Amino acid sequence: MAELESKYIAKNVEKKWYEQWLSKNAFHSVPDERKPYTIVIPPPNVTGVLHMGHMLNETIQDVLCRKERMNGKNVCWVPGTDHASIATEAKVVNLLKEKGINKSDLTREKFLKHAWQWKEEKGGIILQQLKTLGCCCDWDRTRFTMDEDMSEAVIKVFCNLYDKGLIYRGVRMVNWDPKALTAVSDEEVIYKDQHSKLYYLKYRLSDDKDKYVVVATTRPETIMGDTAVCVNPNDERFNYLKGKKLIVPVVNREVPVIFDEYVDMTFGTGALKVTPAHDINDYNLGIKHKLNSINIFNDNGTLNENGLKYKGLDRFDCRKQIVEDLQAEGLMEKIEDYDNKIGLSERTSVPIEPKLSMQWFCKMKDMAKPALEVVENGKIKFHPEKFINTYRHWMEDTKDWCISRQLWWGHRIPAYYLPNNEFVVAPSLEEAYKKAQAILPNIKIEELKQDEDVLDTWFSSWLWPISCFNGINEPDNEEIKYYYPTSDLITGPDIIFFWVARMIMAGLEFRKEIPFHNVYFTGIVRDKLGRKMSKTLGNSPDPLLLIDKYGADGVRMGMLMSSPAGNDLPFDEAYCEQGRNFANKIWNALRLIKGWSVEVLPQPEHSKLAIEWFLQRMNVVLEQIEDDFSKYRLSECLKNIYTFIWDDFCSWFLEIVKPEYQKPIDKETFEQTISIFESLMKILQPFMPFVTEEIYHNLKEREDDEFLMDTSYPKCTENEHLMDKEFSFIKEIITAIRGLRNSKGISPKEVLQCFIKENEDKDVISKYESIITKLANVEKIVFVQNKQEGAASLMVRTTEIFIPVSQNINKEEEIKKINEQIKYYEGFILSINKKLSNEKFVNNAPEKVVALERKKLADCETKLAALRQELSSLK
RNA sequence: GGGAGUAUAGCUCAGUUGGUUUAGAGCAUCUGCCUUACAAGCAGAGGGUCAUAGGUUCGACUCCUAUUACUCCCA
Repeated sequence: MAELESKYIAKNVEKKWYEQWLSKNAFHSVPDERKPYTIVIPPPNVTGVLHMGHMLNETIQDVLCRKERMNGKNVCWVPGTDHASIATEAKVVNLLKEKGINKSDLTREKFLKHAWQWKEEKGGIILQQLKTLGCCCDWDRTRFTMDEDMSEAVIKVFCNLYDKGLIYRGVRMVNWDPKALTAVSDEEVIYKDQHSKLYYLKYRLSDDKDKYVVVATTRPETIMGDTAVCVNPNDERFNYLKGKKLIVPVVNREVPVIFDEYVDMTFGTGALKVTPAHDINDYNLGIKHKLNSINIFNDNGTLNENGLKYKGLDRFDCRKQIVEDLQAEGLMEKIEDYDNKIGLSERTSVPIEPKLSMQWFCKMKDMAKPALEVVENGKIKFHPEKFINTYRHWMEDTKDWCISRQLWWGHRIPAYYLPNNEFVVAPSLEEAYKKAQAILPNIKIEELKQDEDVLDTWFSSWLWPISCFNGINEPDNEEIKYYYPTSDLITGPDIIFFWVARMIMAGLEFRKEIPFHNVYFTGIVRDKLGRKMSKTLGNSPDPLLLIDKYGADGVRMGMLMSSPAGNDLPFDEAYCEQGRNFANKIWNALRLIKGWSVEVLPQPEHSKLAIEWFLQRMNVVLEQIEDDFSKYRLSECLKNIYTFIWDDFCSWFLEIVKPEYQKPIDKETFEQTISIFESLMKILQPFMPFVTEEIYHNLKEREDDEFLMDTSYPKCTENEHLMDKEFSFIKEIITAIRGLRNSKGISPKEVLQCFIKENEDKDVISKYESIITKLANVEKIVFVQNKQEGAASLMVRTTEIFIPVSQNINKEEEIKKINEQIKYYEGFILSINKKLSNEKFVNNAPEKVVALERKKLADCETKLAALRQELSSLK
């Protein structure tokens, strides 16, 4: 075998193994007799590039997939991308603009051609990036939400829901994005604090122009849309307004005063201007009191002809202008600073304009109920559980979902309009035509006009777990029957409503079955200062550079070490460095072993013991690992494995079995060490697939396609933990002796004598003598009855150890130390005695607990006695 | 405004139905080591009134109440 580099260089191995896995189709799944383990990837936007959030999310999925594969499951991880209507359309529009092309100059068909071209060229970047991370996706199954069969499913589902009366079309107040020129759903509006102003406007009485009512508003530019002023009927200040009319300032329009308890008497002046076309609450008031509704805005947020002389101005310019005009006319009483929250579009960050418009909606109530039930009754489990609260809160009060978007890129709504303005809904023009003929027998097919709008992107992604396996179009196909319901969904809590909730609804509605059994919510990746990582802040490291620097294994470990489920993780490159160092540590353990020459020799006692102990220890760790995985505690699990390999294996096991310099190792120990090393690589494989595969192939001659990732995960075989307990005592003894060397400045090479005062632990100590002598570098262990004069004394649990040292003992320092310890144990005994002398404790506490306290007391007294003796011998 | 969550070492977090010595780990810090696998390392050490105030209990980091601070979600 070739000489091994002294440092592990991830670059040299990661690409090689990924290509090997791909070339042998190691990630591909076909239904068979094994149990399936299915994950569908949360499809990243085609516009996206890999960011830290993806890194965390995909690492977790990969770990779970790799672990389940080794558990014997038929693992299928479906990758894919989402067409992301708004984001992609915006991207393409901008790209065209750079080329001097306006979207409005293009036909729908021409625009879509550009969009598809963009998607084919740029849309796959993110999936390629996942490969560098080591993701074991079944690439043959890569899906896109606008694939033909997926689109077909979306249209089918739309028609189905329409036929069931769960989709309707109507004029409603929607969230309008004046920049993207489309409606967005409630969930796409983000509320942000803003310092703004509260303007106090004077509305004169129509029958007495000298009197006026003051109305407070944050949006004076909407007065052109005012159709009433509203006050609370219980507000005595306004009794005199009954039956009166007011004149809207600047506009000079008479509007009625209406009375409604909706108005908060304590806010502003207690009088509210009512603009039904531009505020959801005013809209509801308008309906209740049969008010006119005057729309004053164009779609792009400028004023329309109802804006009178302000026509054409942008809404915010208009505000400035109108404030000036009001002041000039003396109709502005005052302006106050005011902090409020305004809704911004998630996509474009511009303030949302509430707008009355004709849109398509999906009724939520009937679908929400069963979707809530399956989470409440534990059929679907959330990790961590606390997200059930968030979920319930939303599901119990869910509003109808606005599903139409005024865009071209996406699934076009399958509604067809007749010349008489009626419409039919059907999956194709031909079927629509048949339906249309039932209404207008003489209609020609060319006279049907399809709705111009597309569907909300989430209206296709809510089908993702089903449509990835074509389960809508062919509900009984083998794949959907085998892979669905999927096993685990890994996603961020920020899309619990957008996506998770709706997938559950869709699963129950269209397959009468939940879409997944577990939902693992990851945290949000933040920077060291706790800020969300974002492009504008520039605080996000480039994942590919990180991988380049620390290796995919290092970065994977870095992500996981710091991310308990559901908790935000403050990302720090230092974690990746730790991951890289870990890979290097394992690599060097390999180098050590590869450097040994093997001969047939009797197996030394210390090696035999070490192997026995280590196998017991492995059982303890495996038990922990299984428990951690069952609770999705991946971070804890990896930490356990890290300690197991670094401390137990490298620092203890290898140090014990390691032959003296340039001496050979016995064959038996060597082979068992190799076998243990292999098990360790299996245990770590899901977390660090590259370095483990590389080492696995270095430990023995193997075929290139004899993959570690295809082996079985080691199983916990027995529950015998005795040696593990004994060994931790032995470790303490060795550590104490090393500590003594350290404090006395004695070289590790100097062989020491070791006397141990005989007590009930003699047998255990004798059993491990060969290990103690080797690791503590003592000649042998001599059991004695009394303290050895002139020797340094150590106390491990209740065992006293005496090590003769040539150096002078600093008496004062020793006395000081011993006194400190005596003080500690005296205090401790006091607290135990307090408990034991408390009758209630002795009577009420369980037998075991009381006995334990007695044992503690006895141990302490033994120690104290020894310490006091030590003290007197020093004086 | 309504709801949820968090508060443990300098930092990031464990601490499993209250009792295993008056709290553990990693990183960082400090001390000593280039000891032939590893300085991306080895051997050690220091560091915490478990946010504050009450309460329940024989016993509270753990359960309850209030307060404070921060985070998230919803309106």
